Amino acid sequence: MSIIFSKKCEYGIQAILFLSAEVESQICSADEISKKLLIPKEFVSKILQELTTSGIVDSKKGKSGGFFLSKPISEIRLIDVVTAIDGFDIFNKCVLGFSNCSSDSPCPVHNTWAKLSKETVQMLSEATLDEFLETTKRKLSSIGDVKN
Amino acid sequence: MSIIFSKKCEYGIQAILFLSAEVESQICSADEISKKLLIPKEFVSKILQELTTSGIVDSKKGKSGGFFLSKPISEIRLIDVVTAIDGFDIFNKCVLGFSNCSSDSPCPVHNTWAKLSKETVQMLSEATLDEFLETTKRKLSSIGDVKN
DNA sequence: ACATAATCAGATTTATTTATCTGATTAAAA
DNA sequence: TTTTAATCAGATAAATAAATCTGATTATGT
Repeated sequence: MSIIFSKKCEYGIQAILFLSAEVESQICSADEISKKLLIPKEFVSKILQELTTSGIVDSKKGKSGGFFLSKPISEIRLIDVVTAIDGFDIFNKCVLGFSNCSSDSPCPVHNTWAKLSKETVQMLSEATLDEFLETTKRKLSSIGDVKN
Repeated sequence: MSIIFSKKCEYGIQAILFLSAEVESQICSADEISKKLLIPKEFVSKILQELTTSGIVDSKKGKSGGFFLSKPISEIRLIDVVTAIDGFDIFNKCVLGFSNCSSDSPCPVHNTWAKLSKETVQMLSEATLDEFLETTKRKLSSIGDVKN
């Protein structure tokens, strides 16, 4: 059970972060990403193909091919990945599942959630991948550690 | 696709809110709740049975039986329902899906999300059902409206 | 006493999400 | 030129979540 994002989206974000950290090496294969992030290879491959379609990553076919970011990391934000995979609607839906929840007909937590939802979008929109770079690298290097 | 809560949990919360608004009538059948909230009858019935097990609601079998809150509405909080159905772990998991995400090994949004997650728990913990009563009643009366 | 209407337990079905497979195409390297 | 290693498209399988069904039990009201 996932909070906020689908597994697909979580994997997508992780893969994009990985690519941002490997940006000098220009290109990474799905196999490489899969091994590093412990994500099923075919799945991450599918996800990156989708992100190729939505213009966030580019790909190169054939031997020594793979995926790479289509823009400088200073121009990519996490929200781009989220929007591409899970869509933006998740941030507008009523958190208690009521239909037609709005400020005119609010559920008990409507206003509070509206604020938190907005802040979540902000969290994903404010920073670009380059601002995360150091944290990303440290995090990636600790994947698979028993304890950290 | 649900943000934060499973559909089961959303339905559970809605049902509890319904019971809080119908607290004078003492008892409501699954059929009644289902019709009002537009939730499949057998599903809401199952959920309320689970909430009976976890002590949030009580039930009465047989003709003119049904469900009712086991405590005064001034003693029930939304977080109780969430914990009973989806568990508390959802609030501790990494929002980007990294394992072992912690302040020692944070993902790029770890700290921001920790704050937002905490505030979400607060939103569900602060108020008791009686503090929501008016909003709840208004909301319930507008369910099924084409526009509101 | 009997019909009715409810919970309840457990199995089953359906839908959705997650994951895998197959084969075609592509391009680099041997 | 052939082998190799990659994307890519589309189908399939497996796992999980959501919804439904079946029958037993329980208690109310006629």
